[in-house]
Amino acid sequence: MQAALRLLSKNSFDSISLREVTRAAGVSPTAFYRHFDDMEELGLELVDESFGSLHAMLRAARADPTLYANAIPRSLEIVARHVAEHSDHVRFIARERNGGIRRLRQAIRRELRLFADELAIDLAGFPNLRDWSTEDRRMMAGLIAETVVHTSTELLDARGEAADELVREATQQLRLIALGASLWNKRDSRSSQ
Amino acid sequence: MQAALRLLSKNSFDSISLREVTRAAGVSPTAFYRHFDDMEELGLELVDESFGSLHAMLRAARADPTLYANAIPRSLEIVARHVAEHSDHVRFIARERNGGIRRLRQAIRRELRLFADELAIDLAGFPNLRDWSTEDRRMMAGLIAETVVHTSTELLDARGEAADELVREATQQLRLIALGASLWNKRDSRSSQ
DNA sequence: TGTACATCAGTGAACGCGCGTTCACTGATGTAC
DNA sequence: TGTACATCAGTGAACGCGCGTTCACTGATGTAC
Repeated sequence: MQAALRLLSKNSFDSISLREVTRAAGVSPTAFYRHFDDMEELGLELVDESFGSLHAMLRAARADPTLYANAIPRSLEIVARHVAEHSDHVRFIARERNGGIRRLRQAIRRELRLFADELAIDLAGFPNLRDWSTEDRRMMAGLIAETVVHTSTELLDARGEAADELVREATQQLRLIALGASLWNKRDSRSSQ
Repeated sequence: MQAALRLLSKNSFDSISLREVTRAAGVSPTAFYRHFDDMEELGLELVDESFGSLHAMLRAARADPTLYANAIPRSLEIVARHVAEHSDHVRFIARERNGGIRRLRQAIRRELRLFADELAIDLAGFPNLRDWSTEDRRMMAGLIAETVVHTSTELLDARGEAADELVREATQQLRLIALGASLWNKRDSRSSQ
């Protein structure tokens, strides 16, 4: 039944109809009410499902202790594979994050904040970030998370060489950030740019 | 007539109806066809209008040569004011950038790419970025642009202290990037993270 | 200055259609004793 | 093992409604001579 998010590859959630969903599921419109009170509830369950696949990906990635070496390109490779394998989930998150349904937007943003917070904890594992303030690590994690999410949404519409180019650019961007991090606690208090 | 994008503060473009628009404009449904072939054309004109206000803001900002000093906080201040004054435009861009209508999505992404390219040119004005490759400047401009756009979309739903906090975080993020930039051409060829 | 005509924004009635939701129902599967 | 009942997913008919689009129209404003 949930697999009716195939429809969402073409249209935003608040433009698809209950009857479209049941038609795609091969079921009568009335059967919908056996499973959900209304469309909004369907949407919230899709949020859960979408972040479920994301967290499964992250759990698998974190289980590999060798990821610390060459972390940037290897993490992006994992992300790119996730986007390819779960493009429906990624598209749904990207679209409804700024979509027209307030509760969906809130639910997605909350999950994305949790994602960034987990990343902030991971960052503490890197030697030169260990003695940063929690706030600074969160700030950096937010920047990285947003860069990864943005790259993911662009990957949805890219194929082949264009996709490789997006991953290459994101690699450079994350390296630029990492380079800044190496100076962060050594900088003087005034910033010139 | 265009002012009927007030509707878009609550719903995404592909969920509002032609009749809603004409009702909001205080005009009969048939009068719509005097101005647009269909809703998609209305959408494309809204893209033009939205980026028009963005470019007006940028033109004004660039006319001030003192912006080079303290560029980060002062630019973000200008952006925050733009978001407050043109929230409808910003919301429309943020929402439809990943929205359900392909041609709108493409039009918005093209404009955002132009925005990043202009920023890349501006970056060439900073002494330590002058001898970078064009590609590297574009990469950095993309990262900055995305950070600014993301901050803008979050600002749409934030008020008062929460908004200030978003701007503070973005300031730190842009400083982190600037710090990385100061090392970019001096780094060794292998990256450890 | 007058007259004739063109252009233009807007109108109301009408069309066929897909919508969300309700209702009383069916028939298969699970559970209690 | 049988029997009686509850639960459950799903059904088709029906409702009133808002939708996009067409049509022939109106009346105000602009333009040519």
